[in-house]
Amino acid sequence: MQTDADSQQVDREPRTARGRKTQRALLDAAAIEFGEKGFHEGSISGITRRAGVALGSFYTYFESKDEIFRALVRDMSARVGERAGEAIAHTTDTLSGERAALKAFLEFAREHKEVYRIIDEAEFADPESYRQHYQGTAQRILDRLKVGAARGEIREDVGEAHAWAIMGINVFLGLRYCVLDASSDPETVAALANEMIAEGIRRR
Amino acid sequence: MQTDADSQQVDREPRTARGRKTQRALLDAAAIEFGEKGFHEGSISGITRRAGVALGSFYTYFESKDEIFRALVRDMSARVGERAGEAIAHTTDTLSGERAALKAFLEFAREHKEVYRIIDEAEFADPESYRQHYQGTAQRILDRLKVGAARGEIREDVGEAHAWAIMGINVFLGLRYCVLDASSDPETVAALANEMIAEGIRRR
DNA sequence: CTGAAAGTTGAACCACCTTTCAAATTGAAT
DNA sequence: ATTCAATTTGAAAGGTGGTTCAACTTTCAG
Repeated sequence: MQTDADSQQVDREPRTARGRKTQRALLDAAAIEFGEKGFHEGSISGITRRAGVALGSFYTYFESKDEIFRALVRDMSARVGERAGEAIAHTTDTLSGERAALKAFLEFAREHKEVYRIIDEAEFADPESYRQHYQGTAQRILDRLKVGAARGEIREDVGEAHAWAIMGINVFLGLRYCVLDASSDPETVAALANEMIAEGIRRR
Repeated sequence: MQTDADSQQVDREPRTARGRKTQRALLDAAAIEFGEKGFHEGSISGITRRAGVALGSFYTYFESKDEIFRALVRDMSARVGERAGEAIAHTTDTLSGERAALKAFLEFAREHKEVYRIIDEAEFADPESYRQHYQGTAQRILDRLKVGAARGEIREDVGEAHAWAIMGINVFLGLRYCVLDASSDPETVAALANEMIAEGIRRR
């Protein structure tokens, strides 16, 4: 939905390299502005100031404040997913894959603390992308767990709830050890979480 | 911090039953308004309209929009904590306690979907309360796990990360099964999560 | 070199909302 | 019945910031 055909189509795609550069500068500036201040406190003028362009130029490339935010949420969501995917590609068994994915996610969160604020703010500013981000992430985890179950590495009864639980662990460990306090090592945190996911916390 | 002594102390506490009733109506209305629209989209006039009082009356009891929101966050955080605490009081072993706590939390989330939006929005509107909510919750979980470890029910090496992981599981299962889609039974979800927390997902 | 398209500019417009305030009302104590 | 502090009221002040727009500059194909 939301094609150019709606709301008086105005093509805002840049036609020249110069235009593309300005659009990219606006997107990067928006990531910082919204990451620092949140969607509502962040302002278009703040974005254009950071990008080093005039206020009016914003509307050459984006229809509204909402539109650039939506673009940002989808961009961040995709980048997180890609990072995790790449990390998993270098692994063989399912549990190592999940450990690598968590480590990659923690490293990404540390480099880009904005990602938390942007995704979280999407709950209000872009609910559809918010839902899609988590639903998509959980689905990818579940698919991997199912493969692991077929291989005999993972219990056979894994389901959606396990995937959401693992996602919850990842997000909260990122919040605790990368955003609220970044003094721990992603590798160590990921290993500890992975061991818990594999074995549980009951004494044997 | 933020005592009446700061910013020209104006005592806004109600003196009569009539005043207390109006203040309570405003708080309840604010929970609904902010829960539906979020902090920034929600408006004072929306709150007073829901509460059935005039716009000006708001400032008889609250200094600002921020103040009523902070009051709301702390109230919600306390209520969630109490519910979980009560549920745990009726249990004996640690793992059953955590299961009961999760079930109680899921039930609360289902009754008060606003709780998610209000706590989440606090990340931007009241960061200090946000930090305190999660840090406090994790600490209570950790204390219980430590007791369990001393009793020999839980592995001896439990630490803060395990507590944050369990909290992440609880929050995300609540998001998935109580907020995004409320068709599942809290008891069942809690039992499944608890089994995973206890035993892990590796095939044995 | 020239003209037109693409891009840039920032002041001004405008809608929305928080906050203030002076006047009116209420209700309990005297 | 009278008094007065507490409470209520809603219009309007005041600010903020998203969005528009008409003039100006840059780029580049012909």
